[in-house]
Amino acid sequence: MLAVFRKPKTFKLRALHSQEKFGVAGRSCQEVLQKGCLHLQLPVAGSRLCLYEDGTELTGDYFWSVPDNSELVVLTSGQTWQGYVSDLSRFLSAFHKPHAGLIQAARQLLSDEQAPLRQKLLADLLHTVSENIAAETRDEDPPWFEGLESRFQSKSGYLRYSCESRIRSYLREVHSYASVVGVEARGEYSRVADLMCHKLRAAGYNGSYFDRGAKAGGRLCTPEGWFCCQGPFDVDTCASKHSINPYGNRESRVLFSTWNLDHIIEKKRTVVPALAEAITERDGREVAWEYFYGLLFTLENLKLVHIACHKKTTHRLGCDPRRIYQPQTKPKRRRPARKRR
DNA sequence: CACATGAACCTGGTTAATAG
DNA sequence: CTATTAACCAGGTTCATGTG
Repeated sequence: MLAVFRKPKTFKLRALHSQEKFGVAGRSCQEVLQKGCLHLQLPVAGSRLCLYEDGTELTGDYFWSVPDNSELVVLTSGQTWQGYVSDLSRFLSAFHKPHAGLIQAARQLLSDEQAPLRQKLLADLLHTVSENIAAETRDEDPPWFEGLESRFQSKSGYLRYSCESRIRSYLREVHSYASVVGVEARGEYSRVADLMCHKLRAAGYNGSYFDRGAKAGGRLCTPEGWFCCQGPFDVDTCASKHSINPYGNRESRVLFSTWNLDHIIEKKRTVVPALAEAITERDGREVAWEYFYGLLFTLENLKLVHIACHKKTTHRLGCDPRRIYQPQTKPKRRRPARKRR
């Protein structure tokens, strides 16, 4: 059907970055563009129309297939629009270097906001903006330390301590399992536990995992203190892209304590019993305790995960049977050969 | 101060008892 | 017989307190 016989199509137009909309009807792209430019006092030459929604350009054949009352943006030559993406990136750029006025405005908006979604977005935003990530000492950021003992004077120091503390509790669990090991093997079990204790102590209880000041290989975060969820134990990545910076503010610090170091091969259900069994059944062989050490206390078997990515179901994973004992060397020699892969 | 310890807490899965 | 419920256990963490 010829365009002239059709009912005109209606649109809502606006200029780039303008909130003001006005209605325009027309039977062709050209017509709508001309009316729009007239209204906005823009040159028709070089200008075009695109959908506000996703930025696709409105061309002749596309004209009739878009729904009535679609929102359009008028672009002059050189201007671009990618739809919501453009809105978002403009929004984000405002926070590149947030200034007081912007924060004040957000507070104002939040104070009389009723809709829960908008309330949450604004609150999250203010929360994010309130972070003082760069500050490190108690003097620089007293609120961060609220509720912590006075002996903690630096953020890195405290987080290092909290990591050490978590890992020490793993060690304690290993020690206390001695009581369920058969009496014949108990002595050897405790000896192995002590070996682990020594090694762990030398490693500073792996407190560096949470310490942003630690050197690159030793920490789980960026030098700024950002931690990313490593995803459920049986998945390679975190689909939700969870991340947190406990160095930012007090709330983040508290929230970070709900993140877990999850043993991929479970400590209590699997690793510790396997260690006990290996010792009980050693039958002259030497238990490769460092393998178990790796499983219990190091990133070899630990994932840092957001609580939502912490699956508490049984993992159904076992230790590698080939790595439980030191490789057999010539039976005569006492000294074990270096571990092979 | 560094570390050990145990209680308390949270969440979620498993299982056994109980109600319908 | 199935559906709930409750108890228990495992995954974790923090906190207060004690000890060398």
